[in-house]
Amino acid sequence: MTKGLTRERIITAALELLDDQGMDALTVRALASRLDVRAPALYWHVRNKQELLDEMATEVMRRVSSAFAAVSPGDGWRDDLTAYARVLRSEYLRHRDGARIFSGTRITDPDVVRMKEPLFERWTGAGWKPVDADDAVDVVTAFVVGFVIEEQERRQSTETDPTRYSTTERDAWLGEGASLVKEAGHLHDDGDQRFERHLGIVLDGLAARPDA
Amino acid sequence: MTKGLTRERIITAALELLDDQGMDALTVRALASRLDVRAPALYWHVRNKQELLDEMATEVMRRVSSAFAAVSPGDGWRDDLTAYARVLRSEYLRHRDGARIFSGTRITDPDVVRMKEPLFERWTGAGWKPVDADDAVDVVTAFVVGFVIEEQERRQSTETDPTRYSTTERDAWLGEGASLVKEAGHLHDDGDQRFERHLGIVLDGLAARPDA
DNA sequence: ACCTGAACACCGTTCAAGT
DNA sequence: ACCTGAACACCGTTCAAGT
Repeated sequence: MTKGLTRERIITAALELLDDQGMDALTVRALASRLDVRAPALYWHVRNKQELLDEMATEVMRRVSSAFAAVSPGDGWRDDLTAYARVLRSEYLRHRDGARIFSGTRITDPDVVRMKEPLFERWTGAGWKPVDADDAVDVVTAFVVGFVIEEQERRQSTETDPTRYSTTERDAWLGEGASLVKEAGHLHDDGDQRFERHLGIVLDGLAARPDA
Repeated sequence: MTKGLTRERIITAALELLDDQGMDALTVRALASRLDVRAPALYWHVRNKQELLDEMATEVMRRVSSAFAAVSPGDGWRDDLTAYARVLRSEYLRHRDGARIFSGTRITDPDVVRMKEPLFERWTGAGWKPVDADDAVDVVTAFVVGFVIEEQERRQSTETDPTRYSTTERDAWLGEGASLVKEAGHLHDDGDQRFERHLGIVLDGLAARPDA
């Protein structure tokens, strides 16, 4: 029973392969070989490679969904959105190029979309209009997606070309002048601190709305 | 003279091909054929396909840079960032999957990065710290990237599968319950209005900082 | 200096054939 | 029902050879 292929086993293996080797190495043949079958076998379980990618994205969002459900509810919309943003970022970070690959893809599982319902209930209960609740989730999502895309590209570049983000190399590359851009570059931090600070800015924007 | 290939002609043609046919059809051979040469000819001007993609992204950002430079300076940081966000979105929207493809790529042209200098000058002149100026640009950039990725995916899905975002189909797909998610879906607007509203939220967050 | 023809290793996908 | 072997059209890239 545990020997046969299943959609789930394929998707899990595909995510592992992506993380190990990167997007370019995620070929149908390599995936099949990792699962000890020949390439055409996968086409019994999955229509084509695009469907596989859609399913991978859905799986990632399912994990966001359940990781978020496991967080104990906070004290209001700000806690809720902070938890959501952190979970979304950390699931994206789990996979190489996760944000770029898995954002803005069609979700094939209704449960993932229904995850918003309890949030909407609490926020409208606290006086938010439904449009505002919807906007809030989408603004935070957009921010996290953009933030992590940039974050992952930076990490990757640092690995493949360590000189790229060294401040002295960068200053030379920028040439004469642009002193404020250089100064900003020197101050530029990375990682969790920066994420929390930027997320705070976005949430402050939501807090500024009339019904917040 | 105008007959020979150049890097610029190649990159321009590549952007056109992307818009006409999409990312999957952007092959070295198809690009060569559009330029009336054979595929290996391109390798005299460009190291490989990745370099071509990097140059395409840089070209898009150059256009952002010069379109932004053409906007008459506003009355303060809020005007500046609004103009920047609009320009960035509209250049992404010009190209199929523009936001997903061209965000978070390594910029190969220092001039594009130096574009921030005049902005930083004005904002620090008005009392902002350099870190805050840097954060402001990056938060707005992240938001625009995430917003447009979602926006472009939605448009594309609407074209290929018009039932996908019809509210009645969506409600059926969501199943029982989830009434607030459905209601939010019905209210969900698209396009410029939505962008301006969400951008406003982000800018309000920046306005909430001590030195704003 | 710039381009072509031919070739290489590798893709995603199909399909008749096996069990 | 589920998987394989063989095949097809097509990929990015290299390189000797042409001008």
